[in-house]
Amino acid sequence: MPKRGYHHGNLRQALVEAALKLIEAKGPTGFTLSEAAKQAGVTPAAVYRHFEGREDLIAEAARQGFIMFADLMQHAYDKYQPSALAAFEATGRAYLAFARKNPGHYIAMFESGISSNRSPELANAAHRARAILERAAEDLSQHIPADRRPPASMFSAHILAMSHGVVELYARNTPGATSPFPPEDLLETGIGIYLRGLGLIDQD
Amino acid sequence: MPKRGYHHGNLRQALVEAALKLIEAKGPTGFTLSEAAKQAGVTPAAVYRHFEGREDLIAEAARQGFIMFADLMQHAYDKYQPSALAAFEATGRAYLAFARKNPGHYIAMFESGISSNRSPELANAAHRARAILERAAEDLSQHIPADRRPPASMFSAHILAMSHGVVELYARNTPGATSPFPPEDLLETGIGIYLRGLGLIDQD
DNA sequence: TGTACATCAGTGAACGCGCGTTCACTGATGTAC
DNA sequence: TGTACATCAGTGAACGCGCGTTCACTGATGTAC
Repeated sequence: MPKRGYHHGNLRQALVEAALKLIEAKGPTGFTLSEAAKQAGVTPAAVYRHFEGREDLIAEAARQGFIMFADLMQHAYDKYQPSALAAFEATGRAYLAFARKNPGHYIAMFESGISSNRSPELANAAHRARAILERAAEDLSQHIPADRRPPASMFSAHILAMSHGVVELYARNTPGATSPFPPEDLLETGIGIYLRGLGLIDQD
Repeated sequence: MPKRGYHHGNLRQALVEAALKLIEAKGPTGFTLSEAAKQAGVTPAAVYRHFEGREDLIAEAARQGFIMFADLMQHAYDKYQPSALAAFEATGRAYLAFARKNPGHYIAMFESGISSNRSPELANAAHRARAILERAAEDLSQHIPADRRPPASMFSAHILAMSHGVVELYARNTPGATSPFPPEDLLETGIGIYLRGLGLIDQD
């Protein structure tokens, strides 16, 4: 950790990491640019050498999050090929795993209120992540009996909604809101029942 | 609207309503006590005649939300009795309808970060709302073939997660995030597929 | 190897702002007689 | 019906605070010769 000297060396990334910790600890609105600077051992003004301002810093945290997220899901998807079902389920698990392992990123991405159209880089990263889930849904969709096959995008929207709901309601350490079941189990069983409803799984 | 004179008449409720509008417009963190006071035509200090402070005002908004929410779901539940299935589906629709009609309340309830254990009144209201959903799930659960019957609380958690996910991801007018389908349809079909997976619906 | 100099990442002081909260006060309301 | 008075909802000034942002600056780094 070579933080000595007048020049920081890698202030930009240090600020992103400080921001992530603060966002995780205090929520997207509790985060302040000044405190992130302080935690990086630097004057608030120094931030402006690397970012346009507060929002820009959050957007960069979100961008990095989308990239990690997409990589993770891509990896899960690839690993379970050529089984469309196994690959699909793996991306679902990857979703939750990401949210739990990187709450700061997750919040910056989905709860900070910054638009993913804010910059082309952010939009690209977000789009890539979404595309992987949709691809997995599309693959799996081919296995659904044609008479009950919903559009793949609807299908993936359902899964996304349930995943996000589980994260928000049951995988946050919100005091007072105790989870009745481990979030992983909840999501796994929920997706399982849903897939059975589509005729993709026969029995229990 | 008798807002004339030195005494306001019903400042307490006027403040709650101003807060709801601000929360809806600016998010839970963008809301400020001072601005709510201003919109109610009153000095910030006047707020302290009716609330302990900023948080207390948000908590009251959430409390009123939970009561409305519970009433709405109760009504939906009762209306479709004695069909457990119809009653259950109606409560799901009521969930989304509430979120769309009362975004300020919804945000205060689920996104403001205030604990529902903050006060007994708030906890009661929140509990009542939750209980209705669980009751509907329990009823319906009796109709599930025993060999594939999950605990009713898991069942209701799944539905809650999907509902919340749909609200957060597709029923907010977040710029840039266009919904592929109307949220109502998305939730209706999602719950339908899920229920089919449980053996509660036979065909399409 | 040593010196001069351009670059530029960070400083630190300052700004104006709106926030939540407190306080002594004032004046409208409503009740007792 | 009229007057005296208690109540208490609202005022307005003040507070200390941390915020995001700007600016002229400084001093470390690294390159040219």
